[in-house]
Amino acid sequence: MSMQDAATGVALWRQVADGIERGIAEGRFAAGEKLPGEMEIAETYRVNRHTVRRALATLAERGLVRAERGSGTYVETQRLAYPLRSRTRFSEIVGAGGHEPRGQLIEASDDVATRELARELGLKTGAPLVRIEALRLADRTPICVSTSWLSAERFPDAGQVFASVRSMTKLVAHYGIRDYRRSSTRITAAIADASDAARLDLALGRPVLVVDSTDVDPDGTPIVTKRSRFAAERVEFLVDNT
Amino acid sequence: MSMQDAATGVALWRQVADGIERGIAEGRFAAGEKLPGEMEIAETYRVNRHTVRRALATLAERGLVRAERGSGTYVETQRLAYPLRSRTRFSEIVGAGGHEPRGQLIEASDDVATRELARELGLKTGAPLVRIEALRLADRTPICVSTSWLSAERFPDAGQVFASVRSMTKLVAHYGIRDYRRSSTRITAAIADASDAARLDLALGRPVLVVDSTDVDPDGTPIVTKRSRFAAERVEFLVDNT
DNA sequence: TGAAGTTGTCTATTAGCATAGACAACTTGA
DNA sequence: TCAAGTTGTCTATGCTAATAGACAACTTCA
Repeated sequence: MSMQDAATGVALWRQVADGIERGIAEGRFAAGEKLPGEMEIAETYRVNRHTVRRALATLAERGLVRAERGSGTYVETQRLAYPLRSRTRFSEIVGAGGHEPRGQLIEASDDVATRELARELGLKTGAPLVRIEALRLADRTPICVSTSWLSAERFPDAGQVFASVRSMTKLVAHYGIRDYRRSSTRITAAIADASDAARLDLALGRPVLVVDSTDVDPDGTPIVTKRSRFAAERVEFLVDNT
Repeated sequence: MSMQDAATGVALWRQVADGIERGIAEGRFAAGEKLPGEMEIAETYRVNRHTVRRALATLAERGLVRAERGSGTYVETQRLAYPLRSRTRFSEIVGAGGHEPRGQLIEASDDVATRELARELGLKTGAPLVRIEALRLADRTPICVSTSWLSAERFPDAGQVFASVRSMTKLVAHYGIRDYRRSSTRITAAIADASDAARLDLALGRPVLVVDSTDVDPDGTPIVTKRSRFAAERVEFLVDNT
């Protein structure tokens, strides 16, 4: 039933958008993969770059692709399944999903324990802490920003260590802790503030999942307490109570 | 695979044209019948009359409808243009007309050559043959029934092969023949017999064009000889003498 | 650090889409 | 013959699609 030229009466941008969508659906462009550059797409469809941009804009609006300035346009991965268990390791979860986990230090600074932080960490109010602000990514996609607090006495120079190892697991291993587990997890949601939105490459007004968690060593001694903000549109938590 | 709104990026006249074409294809507007007036169509699609006119113009250009000033616009009963050349391929002719060629096996059986069949195929009288009865369609419209005879020695199991490939071109390709041409074509007409009328979905007493033809390979060796019965009201043969 | 390559944004122009109204030309049926 | 209804043609206007070029902003990699 599909008619004449199949071209006349159908806007070019629409033809391009449909073509790319078909490419994604048929797996020619895999999830998370980078699409050809706008110029290259324009050449293959023999069309102006602006027309390609319009096609990509409609796909982006529907969440099929995501453009990253200076880098490229990527096929949007489905939400990262993020199981919440007592043994929760960002790198393992992301790796299990077939993605490459990355971490980068945003900022490390000294801090002092508020009453709540002190209670979580089993310290006294006002105790010296190291505060680590980090961004975690799956491949090139930012997943979450987390603010972690550790005892400055037990983990001196934790900031510098994290900057080099880029992983909380490796950081605590550096201090001789080979295993730890999640002792508490609280989840809520909020709108990303300006700096988190920028780190996570989120549009203004987009929601984040806020996770407060504390990890303890096998003895039950608190190691680190965190507040993580996950880009809600990129992850879904799986709670399995076993 | 058809995407978003299904409206954005598709011109209104195109949507109207497609809608009317679907109406014709599904039989809501029968062949020869009068379409609603341009004003009425404009109202049902909530569109300007000029937009309807454009839609009708494209349909008229393709021969699906015909406008008569002062009277109305009518669904054209269009005959499939069927050029008769030395290179005659049903699938190519139908495809070139913007239709989807189809074929289906009615029956395959063993036969022996009459004197005439033997002469056409360059065999001896009584030589073993394969007889293939097939129906050929454009889109869903039956076009012709053809009875083909091939040498059983040269093309063993031709019937089973045809049943799977559904194309004479592909059948002979299966036996290593990559090209062939029409060596002789004779045309006459008759009234469809009961079984042909049923296959072709023709009313009783309707005429068929009877075409006797023989195809030969590049060496001039006969491959297949056929008697085809075309629904006369659906095709017109074009003889181009160049 | 710098060059190359990427996406984002701006201005400008041309062509096509869609609407609106009016009237001519023609057919049909009362 | 006339009125109603049909398609054909003209003018006009506003909006969208598509092209083109230039440059900014940013990322990546050597």
